[in-house]
Amino acid sequence: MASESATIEKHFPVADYNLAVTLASGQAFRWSLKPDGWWEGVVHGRCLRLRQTETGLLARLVRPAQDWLWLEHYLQTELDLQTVLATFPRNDIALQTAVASCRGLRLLRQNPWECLASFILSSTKQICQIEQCVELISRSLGQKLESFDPAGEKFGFPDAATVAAGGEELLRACKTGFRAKYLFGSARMIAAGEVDLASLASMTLEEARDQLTRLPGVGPKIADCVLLFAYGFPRAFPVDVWVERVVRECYFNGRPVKRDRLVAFVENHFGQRAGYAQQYLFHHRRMLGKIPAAADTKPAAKRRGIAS
DNA sequence: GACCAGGACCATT
DNA sequence: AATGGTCATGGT
Repeated sequence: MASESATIEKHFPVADYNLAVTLASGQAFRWSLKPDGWWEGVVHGRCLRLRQTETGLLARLVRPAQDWLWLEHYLQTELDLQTVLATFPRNDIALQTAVASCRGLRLLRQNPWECLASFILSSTKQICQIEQCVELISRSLGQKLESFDPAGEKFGFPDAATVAAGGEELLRACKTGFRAKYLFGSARMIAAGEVDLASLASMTLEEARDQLTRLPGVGPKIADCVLLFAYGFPRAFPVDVWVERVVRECYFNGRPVKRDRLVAFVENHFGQRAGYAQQYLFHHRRMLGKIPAAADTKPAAKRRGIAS
């Protein structure tokens, strides 16, 4: 740290990194694209701007910093994406199509508590609503940060003890609905040390899953989101409605599949980086769902008529 | 206005 | 063990 001088910007040289797709693929909920082309967000209690360059990513802070390792870790810029893609089954047309269509999509490495809290709020909500809840909770309980634009106030996400102290009603006022009691209960357990989030990093996937699912409002899906997006367990495989849909369509001939059977299949099929494969399938399928499939009016209403 | 959204939980079978 | 209903809230 001696020779490095503090700078307000830092460039991260990295290939195969699509910043826009990564920040908008439903894994993190505090990023927004500004009209000037910068992405603005909050990471580890700091306001941050990011933008794509020809050779990597450019980051800018409000104040100069010497240490940028925290951001390198968050962005996972040291990861060689090609080695990840090389683990995918090569003859899987559905997956390869998703990879080709979402080139440069990456997995971030987020703060465990913020990630957990965000996904406790995620159940049967759309991504834009999750973003709204996270923002409201940050404004209500979080610390005010130094921001780029004095007009645009930014707040850090409150820690578990602060959320617990804030109470369930405050969370409900943040439009969290029936999830308020879950987030409150989980915050209390974590603040009381009944579940130690830091200790999960050195556990096996199954052990860490068992710990997270002790928390109220945390089932297998949300647990795997946290294990994948915050801890980087490479085989964590969250199954939401979109993933269930794409796996059923592409690997089970469109027929309904029970969750246990689906999980057994993907663990065998996608290999050591199943979680990465999941993110490509999820984002690609979700993008298809948005677009009404280019003049798909009446005939051929079903792109795959396998239901019967 | 119906239907759906990065689910989990609890009460019935 | 395996379904079915329920829980808020906003977008399409």
